[in-house]
Amino acid sequence: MAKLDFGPIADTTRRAEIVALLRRAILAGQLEPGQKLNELRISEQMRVSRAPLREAMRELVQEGILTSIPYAGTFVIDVTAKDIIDAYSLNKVLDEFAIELTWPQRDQRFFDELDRRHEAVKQATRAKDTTRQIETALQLHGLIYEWADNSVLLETWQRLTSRLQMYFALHQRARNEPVPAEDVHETYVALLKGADMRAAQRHAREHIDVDFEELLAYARGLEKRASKN
Amino acid sequence: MAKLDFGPIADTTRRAEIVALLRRAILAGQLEPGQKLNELRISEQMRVSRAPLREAMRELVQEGILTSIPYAGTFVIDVTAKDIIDAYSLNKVLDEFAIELTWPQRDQRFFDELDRRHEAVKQATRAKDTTRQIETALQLHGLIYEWADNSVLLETWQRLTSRLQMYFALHQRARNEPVPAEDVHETYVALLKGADMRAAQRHAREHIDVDFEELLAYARGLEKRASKN
DNA sequence: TCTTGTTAGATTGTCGACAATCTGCTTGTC
DNA sequence: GACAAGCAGATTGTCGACAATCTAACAAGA
Repeated sequence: MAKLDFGPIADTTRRAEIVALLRRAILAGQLEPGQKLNELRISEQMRVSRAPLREAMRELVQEGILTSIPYAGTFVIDVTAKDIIDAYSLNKVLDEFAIELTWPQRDQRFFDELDRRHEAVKQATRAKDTTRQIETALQLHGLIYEWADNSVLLETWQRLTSRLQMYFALHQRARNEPVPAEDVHETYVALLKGADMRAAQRHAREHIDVDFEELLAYARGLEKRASKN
Repeated sequence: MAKLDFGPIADTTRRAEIVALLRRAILAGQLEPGQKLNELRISEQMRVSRAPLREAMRELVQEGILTSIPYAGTFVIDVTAKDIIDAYSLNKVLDEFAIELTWPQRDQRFFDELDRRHEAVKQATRAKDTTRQIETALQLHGLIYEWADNSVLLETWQRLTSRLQMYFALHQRARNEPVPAEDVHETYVALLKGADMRAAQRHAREHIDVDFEELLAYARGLEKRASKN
């Protein structure tokens, strides 16, 4: 018999689909930060009752991309410059840790998967699909977390990633211009394949800082605009 | 006019109270790991309908202390030795980071609060209130996270703490003996008041390791027992 | 004009009932 | 006896309606 490892079967509850739908919309930046989610309107649009919708929203609140005020409503989180700084500085620390854990576990499968994800980023870049580009870049980045074999770390990173993805999407959408054309991950991938762990950790720190500055400038812009009200 | 800063008003939804009630029960170890939560039974006990109960459960699932399988049920998470190892190794990294961020921000208010929480631990120890002892010890430990002024880090730690609290509670309940009588936090508090940041970070690492070994032994016991089935 | 009370409309929170799904048992067949 | 089919019973998922609360507009009074 051929050895197949079947993945888990698809979630067939409405709730799970609503979660996925809402998350995608938020992370793609289709909903403005601070925007209120009207339960009745959304449930009618999705042709679902409010019960599973509300449960889905509860999940996303705990996931950190929605926020809820009793009897007032549920809102997309606001993005402040401080949030971005906080997320990034934590991300640096986690990156170093993830690389440390992953390092001794690298094998051929790791390198293959690294190339595969790198290729996906390049393809999205060529296709000028910005949303997909952000998504694939984060997936490339996430490999070290999946390989680190620490479930709590992975979970933490996934929560962090949700926000980073949202920040990037908003940023991209705001400046409304094609993405950085060429491949900024070449060095990162090469270092992960190499022999110098410290160098890889250092690069992860610095590479992050590049995008970070842009993103931060965007967030400051947002805050300035908000403070005018 | 006297300057008062009013805190946020109490959550008055049933959902919020249910969340608090369930969380307390789980973290205190009153519900066994792996135990199923029957919605109908619990909702009748609490005199609420299933809707707010289910929403509350969704929150706790995302919080990481419950797990849900569609059409099968919602269960208290299982505790494996690996989970504890993972949580603790991440905790070490976060501790170092939190101390680093907090260090330049220490002031008199910080030291006062440190003493206050330390005192709370000692009081719970004297009263032999194990649940409260765990709770206060984690609150003492959490001060550096609250002071670090990084909302994402704080949130991450709170999630981690939920599990650690549960692990400790189970551990204490299992060995069923009075707690470590004397004050193991004296050095930690002293170092946080001192001038040597590295020393404080080092101690955080080592101090953790003490309790960790005990906890791990307990978890291994759990797994051995589970594998017999 | 400013404050305070009132009211109508909209929205969120909660409820009880029904539909979909799972589990374990029974039954029938070989 | 082994095994598959089918049938309750229990439990989770979803629905539509009602109750509680908030918001904003308006009126009354100082």
